[in-house]
Amino acid sequence: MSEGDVFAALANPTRRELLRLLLERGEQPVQRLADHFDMRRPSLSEHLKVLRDAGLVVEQPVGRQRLYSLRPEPLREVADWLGPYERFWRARLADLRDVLDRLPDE
Amino acid sequence: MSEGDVFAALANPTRRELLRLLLERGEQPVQRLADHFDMRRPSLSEHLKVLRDAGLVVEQPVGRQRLYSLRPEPLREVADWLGPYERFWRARLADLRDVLDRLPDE
DNA sequence: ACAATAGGTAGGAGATTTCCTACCAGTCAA
DNA sequence: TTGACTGGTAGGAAATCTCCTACCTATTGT
Repeated sequence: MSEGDVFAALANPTRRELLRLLLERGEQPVQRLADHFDMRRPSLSEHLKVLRDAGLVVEQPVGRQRLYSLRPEPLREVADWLGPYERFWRARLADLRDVLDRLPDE
Repeated sequence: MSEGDVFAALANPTRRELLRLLLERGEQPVQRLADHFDMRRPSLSEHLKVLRDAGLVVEQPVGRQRLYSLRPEPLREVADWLGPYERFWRARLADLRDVLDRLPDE
């Protein structure tokens, strides 16, 4: 299902904004999404295609509209990738806290 | 500090692999990192520059070598961005579980 | 049937990415 | 000091990205 590259899909700010709109407002037709960008509709269509290929959105035709909605599952790949780094930076923060604790009072 | 775009830095598989190597093996000189890629060293240098600009690695000159090490803090931006979507997909999983619970036994 | 609307595809221009081969500067060892 | 080693920069080729205008299909309302 998730054919395209999720990381690459997230690299573009317009695409991240599209995901944010879908998260906040739920299912939206293309025109409604396009209203919030200073960009022609065909460009938006291409961004939506990238998101579709990455499995991050799904479309559902309703009359002459296509309702796009969020499909967050592929983001789990990103979260999983992030996990070990998160553990690493928490360990660093803990170390920092230890150092600060050992400082003489001021 | 984090001048460059973290999301864009993570879009490239070679750069993600570099971060993984630094996470697993700690501080490494460039040549040691380059040994693990089928790529010329100057290209690696450029990838390291992108990671440096994103604040994801720091270099420390030691003799004629430069030791690179991981600086995971900018990844927090990614983790923070991911948060609301993670909540969303957990809610979806919970919904799915509810539906399955209501199914007649088989 | 015809016009208007929604949204995709085609094709292209310009910017950016990603790789390469030189080449350069700094450090170390003989 | 000379030669080898580490790693960066310069410049360029090819691929990819991101935007555009023009155009097409499908659906809806009159």
